[in-house]
Amino acid sequence: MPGPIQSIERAAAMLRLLARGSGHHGLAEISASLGLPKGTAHGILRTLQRVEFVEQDQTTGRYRLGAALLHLGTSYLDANELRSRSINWADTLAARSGQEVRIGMHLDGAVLVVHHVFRPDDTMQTLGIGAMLPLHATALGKVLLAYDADLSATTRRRELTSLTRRTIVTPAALERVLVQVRTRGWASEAEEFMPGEASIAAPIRVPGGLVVGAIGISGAVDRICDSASRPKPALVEDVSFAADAVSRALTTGS
Amino acid sequence: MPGPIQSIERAAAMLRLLARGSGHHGLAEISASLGLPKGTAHGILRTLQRVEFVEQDQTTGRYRLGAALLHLGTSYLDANELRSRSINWADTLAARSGQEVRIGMHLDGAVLVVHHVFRPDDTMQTLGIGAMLPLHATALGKVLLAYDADLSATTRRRELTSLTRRTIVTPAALERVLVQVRTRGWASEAEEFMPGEASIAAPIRVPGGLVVGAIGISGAVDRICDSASRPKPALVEDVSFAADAVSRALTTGS
DNA sequence: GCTCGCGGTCGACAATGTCGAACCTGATCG
DNA sequence: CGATCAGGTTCGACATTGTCGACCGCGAGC
Repeated sequence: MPGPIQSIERAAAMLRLLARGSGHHGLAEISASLGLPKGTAHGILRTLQRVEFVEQDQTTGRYRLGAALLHLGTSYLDANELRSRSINWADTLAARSGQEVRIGMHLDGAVLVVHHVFRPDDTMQTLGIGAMLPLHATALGKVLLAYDADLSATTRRRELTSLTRRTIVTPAALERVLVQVRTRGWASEAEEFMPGEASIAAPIRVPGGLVVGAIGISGAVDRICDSASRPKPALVEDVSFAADAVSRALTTGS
Repeated sequence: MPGPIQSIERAAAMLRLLARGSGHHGLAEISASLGLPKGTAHGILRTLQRVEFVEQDQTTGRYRLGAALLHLGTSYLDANELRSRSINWADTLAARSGQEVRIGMHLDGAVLVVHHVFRPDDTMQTLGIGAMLPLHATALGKVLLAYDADLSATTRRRELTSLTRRTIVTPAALERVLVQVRTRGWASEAEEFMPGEASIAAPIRVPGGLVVGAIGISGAVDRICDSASRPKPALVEDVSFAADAVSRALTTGS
């Protein structure tokens, strides 16, 4: 593959860098992180600023992401077929299960949340769309890992960061779980991501069988799991049903 | 200003182009729109694809925005001070007024919605964050225009697109309204953007007086306006109060 | 089966972005 | 109060880098 454009890749790397830490970053920090001379980094930043992908704090001189990205991000959502076709089923699942619903897909070694429905009775809403969740500690992530051999391999090669006492941290244990996910057709997790929280998820497939995303519910452990701390079969059924419904919705239509 | 990086500007233009029409665009269409040779456009697109800013439909070969942009967009929101400092006051305003609340700022000749609170009693509403609204037909936009001379001048020079029978379409009429906004300190609009809908907005300022955004409510005409089809004074008061509160919140703190 | 339109490829050319040293400004500190 | 430092910014020579347009291969439609 000839000629990936250097400056654009560098610009993208900068935006990614600025997205991490969600704070303000200085030029020196940026140029050091990417191993670029200050002058070069400055030129790229100034260009990104011109197109409003980046803003600069007038007083401190530090850089942060720009407003144009917000619009691009939501434009992506509008065009995203997985999301648009799954919204109705996500609502249905939320109503049926009484739990919060998320739809995720793989992005860059994590789960990108492309849709989020709050728990029906809950008002306090932290909007989760656009958030990135760990692959190895969420039900959504396990589903994505289970059906993507490459992704699974690279993930196990990397450090499995421990988020709670229950997080799976050894590659072997993760692989064992993924085998189970594949045979069952769904994944679950209890307090591996956040204490007191559990989740269940199932794969969304395009015609041909390729898994392109996952849909799942999450909530307090005692809502998701039965007394033996295993996922309640009725909820598993709901999630699987919704996943199949979305997959079918992706099959039909343009 | 020396050396805005050509390829990055072109890449940004492509992303903007893809964001419009929220559909799939072909290579030929893109290269024609930007006046670039196909080969060049292709190189840029392939690079954007590598960094997941762009995706390509496997079957049709057409291009669309990529998932990475969603994450960047929400990261922008996290870092946005205007938004984070105004969330609480937006909730308060929604509760007080009983109406839907939006916070907007200027982006690229339009109003970018950076925060959105649904009407308290209403559940089914479409999420408006990241949306772009016209400057001349919304209360939020009028506020931004009123306090930005440059923006106001360029906007009046462009076509004022008519959205309803009531939309202001002549530069002179718009200027008259903006003068009024400046003297009153708030703006309103009734059925100029959408039939049956009205809105009220007031400016958010940073220390020094510069207007950086606007906060406003919107809803059915009969909720916003009194029988003389003028904005209800109580609501105007609520909005102004909230705007001042947010401005103060921006002053204090880091 | 020919042609058109589409996305994709290739290689020569020089315009383009890169680089590093030097500059400026404001804050910090002896 | 001057020196020093750390930040962002500017500049110009160099050659790397992206650009360009002609050329493929393929599928759809006449």
